Amino acid sequence: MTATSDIPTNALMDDLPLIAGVAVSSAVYSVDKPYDYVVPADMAGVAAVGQRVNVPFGRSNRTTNGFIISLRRAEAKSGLKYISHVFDDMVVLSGEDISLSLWMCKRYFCTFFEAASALLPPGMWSRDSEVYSPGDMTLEQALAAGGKGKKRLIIQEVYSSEKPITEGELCKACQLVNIRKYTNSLVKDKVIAVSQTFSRGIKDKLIWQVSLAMPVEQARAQLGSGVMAERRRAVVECVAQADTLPEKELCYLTGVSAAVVRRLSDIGILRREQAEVYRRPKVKKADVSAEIELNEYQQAAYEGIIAMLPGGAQAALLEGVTGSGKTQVYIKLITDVLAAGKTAILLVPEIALTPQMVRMFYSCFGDVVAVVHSGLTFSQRYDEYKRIRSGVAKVVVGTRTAVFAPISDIGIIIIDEEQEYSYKSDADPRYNAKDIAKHRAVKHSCLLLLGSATPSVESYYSAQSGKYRLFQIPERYNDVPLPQTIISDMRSRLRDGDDSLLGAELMRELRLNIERSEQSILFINRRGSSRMAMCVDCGHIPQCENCSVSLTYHSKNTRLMCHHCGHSTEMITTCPQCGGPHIKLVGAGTQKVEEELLTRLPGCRVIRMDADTIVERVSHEKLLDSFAEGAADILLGTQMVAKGLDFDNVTLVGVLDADLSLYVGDYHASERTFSLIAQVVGRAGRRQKPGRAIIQTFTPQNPIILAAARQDYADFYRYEIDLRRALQAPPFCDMFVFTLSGPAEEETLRGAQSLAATLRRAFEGECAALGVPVLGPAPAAIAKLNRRYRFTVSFRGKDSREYRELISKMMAAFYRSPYSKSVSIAADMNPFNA
DNA sequence: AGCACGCCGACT
DNA sequence: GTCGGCGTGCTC
Repeated sequence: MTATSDIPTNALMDDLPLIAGVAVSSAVYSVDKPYDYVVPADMAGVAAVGQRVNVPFGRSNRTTNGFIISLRRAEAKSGLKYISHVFDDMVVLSGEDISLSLWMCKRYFCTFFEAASALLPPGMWSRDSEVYSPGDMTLEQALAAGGKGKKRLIIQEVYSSEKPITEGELCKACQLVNIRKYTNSLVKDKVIAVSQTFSRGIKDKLIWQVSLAMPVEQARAQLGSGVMAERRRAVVECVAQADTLPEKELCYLTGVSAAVVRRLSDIGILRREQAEVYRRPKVKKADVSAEIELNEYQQAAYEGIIAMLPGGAQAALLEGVTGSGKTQVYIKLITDVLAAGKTAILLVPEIALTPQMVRMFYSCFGDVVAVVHSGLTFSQRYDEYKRIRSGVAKVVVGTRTAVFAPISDIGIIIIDEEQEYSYKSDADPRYNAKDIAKHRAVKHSCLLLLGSATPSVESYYSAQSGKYRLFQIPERYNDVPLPQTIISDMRSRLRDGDDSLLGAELMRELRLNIERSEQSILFINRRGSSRMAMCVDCGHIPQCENCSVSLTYHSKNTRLMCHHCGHSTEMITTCPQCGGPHIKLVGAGTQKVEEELLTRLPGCRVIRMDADTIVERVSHEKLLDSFAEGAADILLGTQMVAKGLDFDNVTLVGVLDADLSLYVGDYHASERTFSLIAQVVGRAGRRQKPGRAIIQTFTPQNPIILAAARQDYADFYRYEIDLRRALQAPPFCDMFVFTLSGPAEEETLRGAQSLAATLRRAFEGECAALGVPVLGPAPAAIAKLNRRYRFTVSFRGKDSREYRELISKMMAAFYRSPYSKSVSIAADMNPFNA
């Protein structure tokens, strides 16, 4: 797809119709190209490149969402359809957005519409509904023209309705689910007429602002006397004092009703005006906004990075152990960038964007900061978008979608904890915010700063090879020493048949901490934290009927649930396989650990945090607050206890199952394990008191775990980079993966085989220069998902245009093949769970 | 992906 | 003879 903006200024051509190239949402990958539409004369004023539109598409002329990506005056070829609606608001693709979307199409093998939609706030599209009205004839004529069966019913309903009838009403009235096939032909025969109503999914929020319409003396003079006049006087004085204030507030302050204000406005004393307000989440004001003081290492890093700012598009990696104060460096940098009249984007991982963090940014930057994350409502998200686009907000802090912030003049893009996998989108298009940030940094010719305690191997490799400048903060903030670490070998317990989850070392230290009234954090790997129901007699574990995974027990609703598709069933009491009555819950879930803690340390107070207890963000914050206040001895949880938290009284950290995430068979496993353990260990003893960390493992000799225990990134990197080289994994090579899925296993497999064969042929023939082994088809990591069987076909190659074009070609060819009827295909590069 | 057009079996 | 089955190919 290409975009052009080409509006001839030649006056002679003005009588030619305006033709728009539209990228539509119904286009699938293989037919994704701009479709030409005529812009109706009455829309010519608002239609612009980047605008969202509705157009009729396909034989049925279903109204489809789209973006105008080109505009020109030209002879209208016959058969062109007309744009039916232009969404006239701020949610528009800029020139940068369009070129970014085009790039994303190539990079992520998606359609333009999919790419562009990822850049915009969600929930903005709406076509209210189809509305039917009678045609230019009488009911008798209409019935004569097309009145048989279902159509007769429809004609009667449409002609008897007082006002135009909506599609939904018509369906109900005729007791039909789909009336389209009847109405389409009736519309074609002009028996009934159809039109659409459009509105935006999310509306602007407007309030009434009140101000004086005349000098205050004059206003006072017009008030007269009496009881009413006294009230009016209060209103006038209040407005005079405030200059301009919202009507609601005025009523609140003076105790009058809105009618009084409206009356004063009617007689010309006050002026009421509509003003737009931005909906923003309420944030408690932080009490601290002290001047940031950097230590010598932070200062050195800061100075080095700031010196790079004028240098155009460059990248830097800031490596600093947990607690070394990278955030302070970011804030200093952003402050400087703002002072230079530029803007900044700071990306943080999903779980790190805690309310504390949000509060801190509000107190540092006030109203020029916009915070974008998944906890916002659609309207809040939309309003933050508008605040950014209009230039009110100059610093954008947020999770991966914030990388698309419609901000101009970017001075710096910072990605904190850049190794985090939450930067990669888990929905199509599967973009990686890091790639997008790189792309935007080049376009804006600005600095990209990656920060991490445990950089990704790819980034560190780039730093080592000189592509990125490397900055290091070797010490922890305020010189807090690293915790003393004990590796606790759990193998003996396994041999002894002891199935307890807490080893002797950990128990000893926990007791010690409780005696000293110091707090502890226990971390459990999410991979192993699910509890499953198992039949003791035959070993049967209930599986999801839609997906190839075991069902997980949830105590909240006492049901067995699938974490992939949401399917749930009642907890079983007898085994569905052997009929045995002995069902046991297995798996080292946080609940099981909690039970063990309560029995083995009677009286200890535990706060448990996992996906099970955390439904809303609010409760998350509450739990952490109460832990900080000392309401519990032990904080037990998954991922979310691992990062971003900072408690003064925590002196012991335990990792219950350090190795569980090591053997998941994707090349990120070691990196993830190292990062997790290193960060958890870093939680211990951040202030005056020295900390201890206990790492329980079945593989105490594992170099990854040993390096993590010492928080020795360099050692980890040396080990891992050799492995990556040997495995031909990133950064040396990229993995391209096709995922095919379909409702029938056989058919899906055959589709995958056919794709693999085509690919092998291409590597032997016209693409011999790229020739690499094709792997698969193999069952995907989750072989069945949502009742669809999944297979992968993959190959390794260094990311390049040639490979990407080949993949595009393969996808297009697959869409043309008969398999595409029941099997769908997607492609991804370096996926996280291949 | 939808959806209409098109060419073959069981029914008023 | 018609209603409707789902194969095939297009979407400005």
